[in-house]
Amino acid sequence: MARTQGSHSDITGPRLRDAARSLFARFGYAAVSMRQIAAEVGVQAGALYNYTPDKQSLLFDLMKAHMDELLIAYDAAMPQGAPLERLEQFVSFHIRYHAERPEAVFIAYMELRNLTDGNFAQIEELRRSYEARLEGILTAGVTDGAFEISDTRIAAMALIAMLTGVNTWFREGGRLSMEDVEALYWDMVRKSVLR
Amino acid sequence: MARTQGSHSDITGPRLRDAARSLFARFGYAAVSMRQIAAEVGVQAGALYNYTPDKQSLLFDLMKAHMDELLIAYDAAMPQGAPLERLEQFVSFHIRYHAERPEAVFIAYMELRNLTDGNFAQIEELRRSYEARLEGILTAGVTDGAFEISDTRIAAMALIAMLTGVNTWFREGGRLSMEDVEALYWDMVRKSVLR
DNA sequence: GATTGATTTGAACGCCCGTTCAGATAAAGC
DNA sequence: GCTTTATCTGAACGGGCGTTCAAATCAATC
Repeated sequence: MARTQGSHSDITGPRLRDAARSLFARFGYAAVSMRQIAAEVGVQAGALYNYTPDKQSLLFDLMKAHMDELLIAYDAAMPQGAPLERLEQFVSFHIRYHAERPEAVFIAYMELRNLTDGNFAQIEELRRSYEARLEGILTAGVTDGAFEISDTRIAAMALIAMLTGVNTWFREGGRLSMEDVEALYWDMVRKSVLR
Repeated sequence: MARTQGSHSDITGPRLRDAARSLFARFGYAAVSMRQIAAEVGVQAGALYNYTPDKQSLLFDLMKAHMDELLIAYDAAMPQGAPLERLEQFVSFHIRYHAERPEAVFIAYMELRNLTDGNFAQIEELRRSYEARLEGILTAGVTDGAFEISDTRIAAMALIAMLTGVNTWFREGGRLSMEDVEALYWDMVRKSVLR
């Protein structure tokens, strides 16, 4: 027995990424075996090595793709206008984008320590780049006198930590709608930066 | 060969917990073996089972002890006075207490999914209890008109996420002192809840 | 100094790990 | 329909896993 009916690279490749994302998010990178991933894909473990050189690359590619797509999506929806408006759009974008991909977000935050040094450096650079976009908005607001922030770098990290925290409790169909959540967080963010 | 010189329960027990805390924080529960922990303690793997029934209990005991001690420490320093003063004391306590035990905090946030269902429920209950203390301050502030918060439950989780985020970047001896950090975060928290 | 009990070793248990690869099979191209 | 190529299987590699336990050794007691 070998190649099975319907087997195809275009199918197995994405299925591998989906299975790895789902399993890594649920049980953690170290706790998930290539055999478990293969079972989820519906294939033997050896076949996975047609699509990834090793397990580490599987993790890194997921995280890299997530960060790349985050930056592309943000830059495509690049907030315009006064700093306060841009900040509101950032808050809305961040909450919404992250709530829509809880697995990728979870992995991006929890599995950093399982990256090799070089891979870690790349992901961290992308993260810094995202934080810099928020910090840019904050410094613009400070410059034009709308915001009162004594350390925009810390404020950016503090706000992102707060916003990303939504993912730990938000569930579709729960007590609050996505719009409710955005409004609640925007209220806190807005007040925290105004003079 | 068997029992070595200087071996003693009073020494090995704490050393086991210290080694497990350090290694779990650095590499993650799933990625650390009992043999690695034993090597750090300076003993063979089998000896660890005089001090813990199994690896899962080792993780749970660390997390349970951390949460218990957090609640005891907070209740001992129970904030007094007007809601705004109590909130300021909460912020100071939280940042300081968490910055002093980065390993235990890291484990408490990252290893929840490696707990068995029953153990997870216990830790989550303790966490809710801690969040409830902050929410109590917020509702008191809303009641007496000092605060303007439309959802105190969400606000409590948002603020805790923001404050705990300090641990991801704060390093002793860095650009900012502990006092600087407390002042920066208190400024943001204070403004975010005021009307 | 002999005895007792606490503590540790070292080997073993069955099982799972990431990865490789020859051989088998299905799909694609002619 | 035959050949080629992409894809997958199944077995194997060396190694590590959590846990158990008899035997050995140390510390404390008498």
